[in-house]
Amino acid sequence: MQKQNQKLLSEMRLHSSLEFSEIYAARITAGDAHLLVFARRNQLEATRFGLSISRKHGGAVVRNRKRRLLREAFRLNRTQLPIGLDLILIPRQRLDSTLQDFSRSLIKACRKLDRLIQPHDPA
RNA sequence: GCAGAGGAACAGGUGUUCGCUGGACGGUAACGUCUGGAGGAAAGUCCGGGCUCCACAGGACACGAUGGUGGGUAACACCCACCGUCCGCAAGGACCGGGAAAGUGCAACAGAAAGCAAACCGCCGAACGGUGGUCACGAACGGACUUGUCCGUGCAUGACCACGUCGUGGUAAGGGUGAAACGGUGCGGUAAGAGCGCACCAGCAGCCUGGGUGACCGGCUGGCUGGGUAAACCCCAUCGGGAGCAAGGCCAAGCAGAAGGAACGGCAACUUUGUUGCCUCGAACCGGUCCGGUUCGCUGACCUUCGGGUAGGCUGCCAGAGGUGCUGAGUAAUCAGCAUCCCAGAGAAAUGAACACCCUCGACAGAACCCGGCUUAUCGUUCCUCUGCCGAC
RNA sequence: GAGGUCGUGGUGUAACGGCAGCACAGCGAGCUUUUAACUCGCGCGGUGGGGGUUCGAAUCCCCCCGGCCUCA
Repeated sequence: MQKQNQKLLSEMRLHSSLEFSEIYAARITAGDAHLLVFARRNQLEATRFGLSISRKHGGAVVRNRKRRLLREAFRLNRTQLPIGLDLILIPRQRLDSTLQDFSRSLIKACRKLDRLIQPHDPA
């Protein structure tokens, strides 16, 4: 059962640019020194995420490294996150962020976002 | 041993756990098992090709690229070998390395002069003048007397000498300059000089039916010749049709159309009211222009503009100018034959994370249609070949 | 993927292959009770980096670096 929960399925990722645009349009954010998170409530039983890492972070190797760390942070901490959110994760421009940094920031930001969105949700 | 030159390879490793992704197999399915999963530069996009579409990919001009020769290659601006010039004691290295007697242009400042060769300053008394001097001779005048001699004066002629202060002439050796000054150095020669002569060097032309496939090299002879810049325009030779995987193909789904656009005729044949061919006109295409070509032409289509719909799936999409090994050809780049292997293929986009141990403590850096190069970035480690110097035998 | 354009003092911008200017800003002096304005003077020191062609390069050629823009 524990094994099951650490899988990272394709359904947990955002795939269309339309979804990205809608989440950006909602303009609900939270973040700290390591991470910035955009969020929107979805009508699903799962929490999904997308990544956006601009070229200002560096070359392809640097950007790949950040992307993989963020994927790992989401995968390992998925069970601790609120359910039913669409997230866009944007790392800050710094070189010293570790997996622990991203994990802590992700959990903190998501709980804050969950509280922010809750009152507007009729369900 | 020290210093150096050229080249090649590698790019942390191992284990456990949790994950991602292509394929195969099993399973109705969820999923499970096995197996594959970034680089030498994957990068920059600087060249060259393949592939796909534009009907074919034609000619001329324009434009662009290349630029020693020969070879390699699918092709190249790449590679190999050689030639030439320069650098290095050498191993070796560097070179956009065609043409400047086809033409046009450019060279600030300085300098006598910057491209035609002369002018200018200088140098030259050998030549013709000129000036001056000496001597000889002639005639003239004056004087003396021994009465036909001597002395003096100036004139004419001739010879010789001097003068570059003058003219004609000779000369380009020298002239502070400059990046560059009409071959260079030396000896002879001369009035002064000069390829004027000679030796060597450099360049050019001719010859040796010299050597080499060729770039080029060698020898002999001749005369002394014509600057640099073409990464200035240009000329010559060779090459180049355009666009790019968001190319392109198939399927599914879906919507709504509107406005504008040009010119049709003639002739001939026929199986006779229509087809075909030719001419002319027009449109579109062959994405620079012209020629030339292809297709179409009175109601369907085409083109332009505006508007509307879709943003899904499959394919292209990885077996290839492929890797490895051996043999053979070739100086080599490379090619041929045989054997063997299958080695990323995504689509918001896969290689990661944690822990442990070891070592030399890990650089630059991430495939997006594919391949050959070039260029740039790069912590280091190892190996091979060669050169010079020193030492020992 | 295919192209274009630019890089010059702190800032903005000029410069046929031949001395790198101009304006603003800065500093100093003058004027003024002081400031601003004005006048005079001054300097900082600069062609994105490397290499080449040329006697000589901001300019021409090649390779990099960076910025901006266009098309699909």
